[in-house]
Amino acid sequence: MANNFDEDGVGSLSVWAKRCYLAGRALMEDALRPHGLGTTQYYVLHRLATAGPTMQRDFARLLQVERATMSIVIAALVKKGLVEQIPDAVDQRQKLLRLTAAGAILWKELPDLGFIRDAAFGGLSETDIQTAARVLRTATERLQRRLKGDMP
Amino acid sequence: MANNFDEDGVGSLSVWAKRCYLAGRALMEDALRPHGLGTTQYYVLHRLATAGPTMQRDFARLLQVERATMSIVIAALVKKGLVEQIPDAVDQRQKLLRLTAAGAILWKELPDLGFIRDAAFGGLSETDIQTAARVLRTATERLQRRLKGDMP
DNA sequence: ACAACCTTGTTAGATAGCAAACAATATGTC
DNA sequence: GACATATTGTTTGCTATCTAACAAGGTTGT
Repeated sequence: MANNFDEDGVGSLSVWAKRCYLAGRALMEDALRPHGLGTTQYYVLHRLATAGPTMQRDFARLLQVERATMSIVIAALVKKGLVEQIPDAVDQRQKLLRLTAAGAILWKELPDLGFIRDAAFGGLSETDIQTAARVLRTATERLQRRLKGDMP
Repeated sequence: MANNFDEDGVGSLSVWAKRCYLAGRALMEDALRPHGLGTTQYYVLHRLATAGPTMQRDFARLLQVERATMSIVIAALVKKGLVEQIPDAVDQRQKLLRLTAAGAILWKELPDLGFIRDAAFGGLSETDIQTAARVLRTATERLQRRLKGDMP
């Protein structure tokens, strides 16, 4: 993805997908670093602050990451005292996540990250953006189909 | 990037850029895992096998990663005995990287990864792909400009 | 010559991602 | 009821990435 021995045609699209993702994430991290948060931690707080308490199980689907990854992100938030993990009354396996008071206070202090999207895509042709999104979505779905044992 | 509370327009493009990158990387990792390599390690071997010995310094530029990241990737390859790090005769700071015999043998055994690109983008409209690449490149360059202290 | 600066590489500590294996808990089926 | 299976979360160990701080080696300016 990130080599430069294939910089044209189809090759460069994968390269730019990677670089675009990493550059956007780096800007997010710069904005969040003063608050001691990472990007995925931010998404978790966002969800809890705007949609209320949520099962940990559901975050894997929502954020499209593995259970193991969620475990680690949540553990970091719990260690910082921003999120509580409450075992469900009827199914002890599941854990409900909820903002703590400290988490709610921190959430209010966080900057608006919309400027990143504006910086990246503001002013570009809407149809070009939609074409790009469609191409990447198609490619992603094909790759994911192949990942999920769709192969001989 | 990976939330699902902003799934349309400009928002979804960043989401799909991330997912496309990660899905492609996951397929690469599946193909390389039997050989005990990671994706960036593969790119380093590719360069050394096809372009010959290369200064470690230059890899940061070629692969667009930080010196610190290269240090870690190279250290892994050296530990596996696939790459040698040779201090330059005239400038002791710089290190030349070279495939070992074992590295050259392993390289020949590695599978061709072109199928991933074909799986992702094969058959899609060439102009759509170029539009997508142009949009992502523009966005990336804007983000990188802002990252490099181009801000008020 | 010497001090100030620049370049290169490494280390430490952090986030984020995965797979594989494990533990605990539900939910089947017989 | 008991054993097999599925779900949920954690742990371990790996890759990849970053920043920040450091060490060591060149370069430059006076």
